[in-house]
Amino acid sequence: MSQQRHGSTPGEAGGVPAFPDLPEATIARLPEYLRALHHLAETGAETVSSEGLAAAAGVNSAKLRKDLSHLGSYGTRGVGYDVSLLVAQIEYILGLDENRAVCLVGVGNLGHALAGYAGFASRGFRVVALFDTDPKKVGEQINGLTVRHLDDLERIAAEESIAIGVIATPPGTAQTVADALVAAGVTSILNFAPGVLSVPSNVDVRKVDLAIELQILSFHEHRKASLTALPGGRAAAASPDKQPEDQEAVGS
Amino acid sequence: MSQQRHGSTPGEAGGVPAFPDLPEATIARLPEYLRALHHLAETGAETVSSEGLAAAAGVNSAKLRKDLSHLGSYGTRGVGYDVSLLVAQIEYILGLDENRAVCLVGVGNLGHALAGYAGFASRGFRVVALFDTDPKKVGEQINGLTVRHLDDLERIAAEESIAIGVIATPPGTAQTVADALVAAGVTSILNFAPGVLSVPSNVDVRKVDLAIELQILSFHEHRKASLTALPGGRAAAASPDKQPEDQEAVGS
DNA sequence: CGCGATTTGTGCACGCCTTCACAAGCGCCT
DNA sequence: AGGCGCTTGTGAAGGCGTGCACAAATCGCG
Ligand SMILES: NC(=O)c1ccc[n+]([C@@H]2O[C@H](COP(=O)([O-])OP(=O)(O)OC[C@H]3O[C@@H](n4cnc5c(N)ncnc54)[C@H](O)[C@@H]3O)[C@@H](O)[C@H]2O)c1
Ligand SMILES: NC(=O)c1ccc[n+]([C@@H]2O[C@H](COP(=O)([O-])OP(=O)(O)OC[C@H]3O[C@@H](n4cnc5c(N)ncnc54)[C@H](O)[C@@H]3O)[C@@H](O)[C@H]2O)c1
Repeated sequence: MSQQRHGSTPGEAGGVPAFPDLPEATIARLPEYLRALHHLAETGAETVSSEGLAAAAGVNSAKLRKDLSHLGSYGTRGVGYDVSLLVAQIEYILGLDENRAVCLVGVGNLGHALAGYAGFASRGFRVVALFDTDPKKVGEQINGLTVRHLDDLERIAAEESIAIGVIATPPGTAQTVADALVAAGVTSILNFAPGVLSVPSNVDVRKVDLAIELQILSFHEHRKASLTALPGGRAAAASPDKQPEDQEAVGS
Repeated sequence: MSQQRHGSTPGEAGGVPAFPDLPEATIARLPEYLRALHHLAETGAETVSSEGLAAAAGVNSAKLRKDLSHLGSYGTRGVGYDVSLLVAQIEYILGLDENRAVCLVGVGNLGHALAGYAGFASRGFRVVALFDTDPKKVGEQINGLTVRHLDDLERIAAEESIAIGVIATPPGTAQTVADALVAAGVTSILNFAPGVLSVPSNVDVRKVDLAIELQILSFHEHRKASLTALPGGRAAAASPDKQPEDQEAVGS
């Protein structure tokens, strides 16, 4: 059942008992819960019901309760969840209390925007290095960081204990960059370049492909159009919602 | 909402009357297949086996065959799939042959990068309008397009038959922008601002949240770290592989 | 001190998705 | 013409995730 016996809050690393074996689908939703909780905290709320939090996160309340129960959650029946406690719990599970160092490779159009993005810092990450291979880019100052040459990756990654790398280079060089990241000891990669990366099984890759998102939307447009052309005036019904998420990663 | 009526698909002989009812999971993978196919076509390949295409797209070959079978695919046993035919089929299904018009709202850091992204055009979309509310931004020329004020959205959306909108504004204004898009007749939204959007049930929303991706990676880092702290050198085993993918969308 | 209102945690059933395994179909070679 | 090897398409099984419905737990109040 519930092992609430775990009176210790996050912050301690030595004797982490058994790491909870969360379903991937749950993991993908935790960040959304966290964002909603932070928002609630700002409004002064001290507790939230599963119903309230679910609404704020755009999910079903039963699903939310099950998700939270998986991480041996602290909730009080008849009352709800303690906001700040839950925030701490989720941040601990996600490892955000480590304020992980992130590096960004490819300071072009997109990389520039990412380098200046405040959402990194506010959500538990530190961008500690920028890399590029273009001599015109190397040396440039962006948002307080100097663009380094990719050749320095290995050294700097070690110095700064970088575990996460973001790839924002053209598709053709993405695999090369990924190899370099892996060689430098990076074990998590977020890839913005279209295409499939091949990495060792202990490295996790997540991919963001704008065109894929648009194409999925396009499909639904196509579908909607072909339905409109049909008989029944199938219009908007009272469908609750649906705001899924997921992806998966490699592992070994 | 009135789009030209399209008769039938590019390579269809017998007639594909009803719109195929594809599983969401399949739809999410079709764009990846398409990208892989385009790549193969460039290398001169005329046919591909499910095994080959699956490898190029980073999925299981059985899954790929089932996916393609859902859209009544044309493959030849003992030979494989005809590349160009399959490209045409998937593009038709995804509605890419309509070269859909897309508008972008919020020409800031991220919006600027998106506005200049060549990947839109090359994958079946036309960015036809940019919007912002900042007087300093309105009127600016970006990549051949003039930034318009959001107030012009409704008129321009109608003129250009814009069905897809991209939101790249600060989180606080995302809902307002979404409402404006919906009012202008946009029925598909790609949202880069963190948070949950509320839209009518006939509007599809897909969300891209960088911080969520990083947090998921962070979780796996955390997990990997806690495993490393365990018993013997249980390093890499003979785990085949695993390629992710997925997300979902609203519908109705 | 007990009762009712409230909300969590979860057993269970259902449906979707993945994966295996194999028969059917196709081209080629002899 | 016939056989052989290759590849597709799919039936069936298993796993995962979702959502319902409800018992258990807790609080506030009389
Ligand atoms: N711009 C966008 O809005 C956008 C959106 C989605 C995806 N993408 C993808 O993101 C990637 C980057 O897009 P972009 O528009 O910024 O391209 P870009 O050409 O503007 O920038 C690419 C940068 O990567 C650098 N680079 C090239 N090879 C490198 C290497 N081996 N090591 C390190 N750096 C290297 C280049 O010098 C350049 O600065 C592309 O794969 C693109 O498809 C871009
Ligand atoms: N910059 C990034 O790399 C990045 C990455 C991921 C997500 N995001 C998200 O994307 C969004 C935009 O980020 P950004 O860095 O470009 O911010 P930004 O502040 O640079 O740009 C926001 C732009 O939106 C405009 N705007 C504000 N209110 C508007 C409205 N009501 N209608 C139209 N335009 C409006 C502003 O004038 C500004 O030009 C944010 O929600 C951010 O969280 C950004």
